Amino acid sequence: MNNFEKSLPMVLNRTLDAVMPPYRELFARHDLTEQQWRILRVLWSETKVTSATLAEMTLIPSPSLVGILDRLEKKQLVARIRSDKDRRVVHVVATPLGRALETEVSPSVADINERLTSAISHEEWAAMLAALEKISAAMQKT
Amino acid sequence: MNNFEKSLPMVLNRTLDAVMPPYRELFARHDLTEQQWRILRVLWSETKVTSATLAEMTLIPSPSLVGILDRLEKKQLVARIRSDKDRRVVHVVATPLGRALETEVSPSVADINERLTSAISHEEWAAMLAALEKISAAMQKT
DNA sequence: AATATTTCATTAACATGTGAACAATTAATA
DNA sequence: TATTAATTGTTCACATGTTAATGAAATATT
Repeated sequence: MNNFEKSLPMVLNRTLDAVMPPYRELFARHDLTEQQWRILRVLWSETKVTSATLAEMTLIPSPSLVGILDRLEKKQLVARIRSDKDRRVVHVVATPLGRALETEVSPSVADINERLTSAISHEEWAAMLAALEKISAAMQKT
Repeated sequence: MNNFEKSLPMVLNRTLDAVMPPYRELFARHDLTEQQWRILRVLWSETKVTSATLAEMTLIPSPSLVGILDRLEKKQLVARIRSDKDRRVVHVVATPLGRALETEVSPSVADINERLTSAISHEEWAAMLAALEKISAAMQKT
């Protein structure tokens, strides 16, 4: 019947639609988009990342990354540094201003994460993650 | 550590990134986008749907729906019909051309769906769906 | 060394997502 | 009935996704 509504893509999108609003409202309060936060989130741990790695870690496609980094640079939150060894490569780093956001935003993000995980048991959570990763792995093999 | 990579939003997006390409390639072969297909998919079963309902069933936000319907109309795949009873309402229907696509695309879509579901057991699948819906439900209550 | 092939970031063209606001229409209320 | 509030589709402004192509630089081949 509603085979469609129960298809994996629809289920995943529906879950994202339910889950993302609280995050987005939080980010908006700090004048950040979801993607901008993802990038900062990586730079808080990594100190120095190439564009390619950043795209991979944030799941942001490189063409999108360009514009997002432009906006983050304009806001003085990150900086692009051309590599000397390989002048094709761009290293991205968080500025002090960008780093300062970590303590402001991360606790509230953790709160939302906590609210999510507490919706189901640890076992259910683990099983769900395992299933999703299993499916991802199965599709990669092409 | 990689708390970030294991957060629900990232896991869901990573799964979508792994799962969607085959669908998109299929749709592209029929000159359709994912969202255009979603709309047709609904119209194949429903015959006559308001824009609001269509947005809800396809998970496409109404501002996006406008443009997508414009393109589908331009391709003669759907038509917009103003309601007489309530002249604010727009009914969307599939044209014969739009209906003809069903038998062309649906079988291949079913193949991909099948490939996905067969990556894990029925029990794992059911548990995964239940967990996701449970999380969605928990977040709706706000 | 000279040419061809890869690689990395970026650009281009198009489609869609996100949040706020709007016009037209209808329903609700004073 | 006149006014107000709610609803429906749409528009706007901006950010991002998708796919293909491009320019510059590094590697591999001949």
